[in-house]
Amino acid sequence: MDRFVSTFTNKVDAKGRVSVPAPFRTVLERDGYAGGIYCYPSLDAPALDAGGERLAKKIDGLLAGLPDYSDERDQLSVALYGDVQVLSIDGDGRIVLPQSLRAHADIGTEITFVGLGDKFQMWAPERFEERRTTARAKVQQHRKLFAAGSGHSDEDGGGGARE
Amino acid sequence: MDRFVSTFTNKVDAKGRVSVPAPFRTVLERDGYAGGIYCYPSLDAPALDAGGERLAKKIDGLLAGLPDYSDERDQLSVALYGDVQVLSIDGDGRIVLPQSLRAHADIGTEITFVGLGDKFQMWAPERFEERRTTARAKVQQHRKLFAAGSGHSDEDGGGGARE
DNA sequence: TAACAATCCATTGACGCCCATAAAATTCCA
DNA sequence: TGGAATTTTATGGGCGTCAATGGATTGTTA
Repeated sequence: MDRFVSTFTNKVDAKGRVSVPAPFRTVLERDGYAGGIYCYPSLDAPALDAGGERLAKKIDGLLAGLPDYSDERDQLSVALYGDVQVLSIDGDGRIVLPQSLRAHADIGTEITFVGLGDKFQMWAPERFEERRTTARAKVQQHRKLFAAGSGHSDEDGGGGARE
Repeated sequence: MDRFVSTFTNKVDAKGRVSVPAPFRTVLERDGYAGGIYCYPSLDAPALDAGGERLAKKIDGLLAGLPDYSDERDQLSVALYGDVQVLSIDGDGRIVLPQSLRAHADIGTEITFVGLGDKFQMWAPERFEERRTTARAKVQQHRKLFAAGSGHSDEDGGGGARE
């Protein structure tokens, strides 16, 4: 298992700490965990994107093609590196989300962790529910395209959540 | 973690001192910190560029490509080296920005440090907010281009929908 | 000796680290 | 197979350390 899957909802305590779901921590360790997870506001959703080294390398890759000292590169770097926060995971598997990130995702006392394969997202549970609803509708629309191959079609998205 | 990431905003005290964010100092040390950081006005922004040895080597690399005694090299040398200042970091992790540099970036009582990977920039917080906005817009524009390369596209933003 | 710069010291607030508890899941054994 | 024992997780709280910041002190130079 080397990908982030499933959704989990955990509580934010008085000090702003949240437990990263254990399965996600496992993935992070295999991913070459180097002192922290990379986290940044999602560009087009009230959510946070996060991941380990693999995600960091991906960001590097995006910039790799651009020439040094170009205005172009500097600008993209601001958004790609400047918006990133490195969150350290404490001994109990918890992180603390800075105020700025929490604001972007409208996060209060609970956080929903959503596995997306290479990375995962963090949502305010209410926001995620809205999104999940519309996402399902989209899946329905496109189902024919997927349908052909595997007889196994468990797409309900509720999978594995311990709730 | 061996690159500059995140943004931090610190205060400039009455004597012009600013704390370099601790994570940046860590990167500088790994980078082969030799008594000071290299700092110069950004070529195309009201900001300051700064970094350690790696940055210095990169500048060297740019010039290495050009023929000696060429006009082009001379001009570029002046542009790249001419305005460089070596700023020493005191025992408490602080630097003092010379007036000339501060003027270029319009820096007052607060400075925003922005990690750009190999180097970092220093901005007046207000100016930086503008830049950040446009930078995000630029990333939006380029997202489709990025998505092409790696099979698993980043930033789907589609909430729970897994591909 | 005045002005400036570099070093040192002190305070405060945030963060990392440790421990305790409770619930859930897993293992083990009859 | 059922249930008890053990291990993992999630969550809450206390405490020490470090970073950021402000101020004092020493040293240097004109």
